[in-house]
Amino acid sequence: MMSQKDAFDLQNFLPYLLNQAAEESSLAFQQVYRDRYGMLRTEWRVLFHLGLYGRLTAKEIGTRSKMHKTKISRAVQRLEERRFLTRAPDEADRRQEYLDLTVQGHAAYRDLHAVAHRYDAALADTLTPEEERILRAALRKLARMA
Amino acid sequence: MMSQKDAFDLQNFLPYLLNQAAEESSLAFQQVYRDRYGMLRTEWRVLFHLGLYGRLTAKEIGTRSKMHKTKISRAVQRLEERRFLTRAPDEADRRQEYLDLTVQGHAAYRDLHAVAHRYDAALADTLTPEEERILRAALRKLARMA
DNA sequence: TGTTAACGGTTGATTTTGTAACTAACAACA
DNA sequence: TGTTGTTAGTTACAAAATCAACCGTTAACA
Repeated sequence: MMSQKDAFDLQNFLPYLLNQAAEESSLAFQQVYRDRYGMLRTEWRVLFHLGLYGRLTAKEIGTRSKMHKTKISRAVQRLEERRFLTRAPDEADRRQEYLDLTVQGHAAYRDLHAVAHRYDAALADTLTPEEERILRAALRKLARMA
Repeated sequence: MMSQKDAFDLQNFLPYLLNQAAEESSLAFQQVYRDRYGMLRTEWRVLFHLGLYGRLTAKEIGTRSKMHKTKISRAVQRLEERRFLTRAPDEADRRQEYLDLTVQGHAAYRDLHAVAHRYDAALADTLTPEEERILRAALRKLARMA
């Protein structure tokens, strides 16, 4: 017989807990970029990187976001089609191209950035300041595990 | 101009942080159930629920795990094909059927349960006891937000 | 009872992701 | 220069997730 205190169930499994929290907390925000701009998560992320750091190549977005290059390639394609960004060939190295947000892209970025900021604050509000601080630190640690 | 202290980037966005931590922490364990038993995450979850709680209907697994019913239906199908579980019709209500692990299913469950337990401990070991306690509490809060 | 609504579960079509192979451009160096 | 290896990015195909419609059964209730 397994003793009660040794009981280990799914609800205590960190990867599962993390996943549940991640899914639940993404939902409301996902709604926003989907409904307002018809974006997928990958697209919102690419937009966010460009809005935050300015002109980048797909490669640079990849190293910063750890997204796979095919995801980025497809997100860029869709963002270009919908006129959220433009591509500028790099004359010095014609393998890569620079990505820039259009005016419309910037507007979407600013809007979503503000929503994200408020949403993050609302999430944090359900936690005590100590919980919030430690949660963020612990998540960073776990994310950097590889 | 945005002030530095107001800087809000993706790395500070809780849903993003949660997602990164969840993905990273799932990876190594995913390897195990994929390589040893050819299972998908949905299948491992169904297996885990049955191993932990015993006989359940698909519906019950759904309410406990919050997985969509089509995911469960397909996971059950594959687990049945591979002889990890059997279905027993409910004579009282013929819409539903009871799911039971086979001997082989139990063996896989026990094996994976042990691995998960050890893996969870290893993850927790990268955190201080206080961090661990607060992390788990905070994750549970966030997961219950809806 | 008969009719309608709800439920558990499955199926098929569509979308999205993952994997590998590919193209074009550049770098290294004999 | 020519050959070989790398790199940035795309494409094709397979695997998986999502969504809506569906089937057979049970519940509700006139």
